[in-house]
Amino acid sequence: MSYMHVFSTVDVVLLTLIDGKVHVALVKRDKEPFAGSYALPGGFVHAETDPDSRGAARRVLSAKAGITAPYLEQLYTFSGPDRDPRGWSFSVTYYALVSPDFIKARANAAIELFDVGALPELAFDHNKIVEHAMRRLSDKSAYSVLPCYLLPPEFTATELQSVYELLGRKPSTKSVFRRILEELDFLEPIQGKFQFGAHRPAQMYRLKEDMRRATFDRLV
Amino acid sequence: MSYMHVFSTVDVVLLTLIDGKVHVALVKRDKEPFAGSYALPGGFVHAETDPDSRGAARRVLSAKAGITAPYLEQLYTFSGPDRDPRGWSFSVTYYALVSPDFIKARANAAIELFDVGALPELAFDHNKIVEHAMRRLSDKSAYSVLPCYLLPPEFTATELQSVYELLGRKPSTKSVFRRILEELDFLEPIQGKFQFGAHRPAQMYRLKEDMRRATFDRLV
DNA sequence: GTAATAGTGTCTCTCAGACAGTATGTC
DNA sequence: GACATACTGTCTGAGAGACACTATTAC
Repeated sequence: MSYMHVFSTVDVVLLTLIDGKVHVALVKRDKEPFAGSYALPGGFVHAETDPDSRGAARRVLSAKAGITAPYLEQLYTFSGPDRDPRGWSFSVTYYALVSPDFIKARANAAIELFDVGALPELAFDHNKIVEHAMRRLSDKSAYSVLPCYLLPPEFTATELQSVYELLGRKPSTKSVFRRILEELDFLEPIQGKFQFGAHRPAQMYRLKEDMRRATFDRLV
Repeated sequence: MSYMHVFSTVDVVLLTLIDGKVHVALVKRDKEPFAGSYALPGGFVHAETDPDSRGAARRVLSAKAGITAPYLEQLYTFSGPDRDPRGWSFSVTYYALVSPDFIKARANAAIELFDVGALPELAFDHNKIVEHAMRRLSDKSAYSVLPCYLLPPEFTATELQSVYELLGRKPSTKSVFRRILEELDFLEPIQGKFQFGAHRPAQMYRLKEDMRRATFDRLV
């Protein structure tokens, strides 16, 4: 049966925001193929234990990055005879968004963070997968709350606005952006919590619990 | 190796428009599992010949429905131990959009068309897959030229408008819809070709060649 | 005090949608 | 002629964006 020659893996594009730039978590491979190269955290599906490919992605994230319960969404399935030298393969890919705090606190030594704007040559077709994830993230940011997940759980309106603009939405003025936030009503102010600095204190917000996967007709 | 227990298939949701309703192409299964039930056209990946899962989807469409070169896009990958009684499986799914003319002219006896609004219980998790495809089609119709593919290659502005409205976009007046068409400029009038009836003749249009996959910020 | 950013109020101009009117075929 | 639908022009109200103003901290 031809399908015996086909094998299936799961790979995860784990993204976060560091110094105003999107970073991706990579693992240095210690085995062939591509030993010594960086690759996305991934692995074979475990038929005995994984409930589905999403479960496999969660397992991989937990094992290689110590991260549980991030925003996690299926990205695309890559396939073909040439993407892995071991033979005809599938990679079901996911992308995950996490707060930088979270990744710094929990990540073990297995992963390293790279600026997506300056990636080295990765193993397999993983550069293509990261590009695909960035495109999806940008597209979806225009009409969803996704950018919130790249920030710490509590953030100011201005911080959120810069993430939206970083992800390709055209800049708007403060008051326009705040009016949108008000109307779409997916944030809640954290009573009495402010960010201080050499200026008027900034109200901190968090994503409302029931808005964790909200999308809108249009946001920015 | 655990991945030997996992097998991979490709399934295609082939959609078209008949009598103003979206229809899906199904195949009656003659083998177990689910012998006698209707299922999406699909099959195992052929590692020897398929260049990737898209190629496998094209092969399946050509073999089971006699259809080549439709609009074809990857939908989602379904997976798990229970969706197929033979074991832990992946299904990489695609959706295809074709003109009803095309399907009537080319389709062989292997497929039958069903109104997606009144489907029987399908084999495997195929009902869920069709629902997923319909959701994607509706979502993407709001900002793309997708509805054009459900119509014959040449159509009137009013016909196109009804497809957009069928797919969930709020109805707008004729002049608003035409203004949008004018601005987005993805149709070209077919010189001298009109649809006649008990009324003023209607200009027929076709999708511009370079707009075959166009998306916009917002359409309807 | 100054500097710096947070946050708010208002004005205007564009454009989406409503509506009404004209065009051109069949019968 | 009637009728049906194609197609076009104009008006108006809502809302996006520009801009100016006030607020509150650090130093």
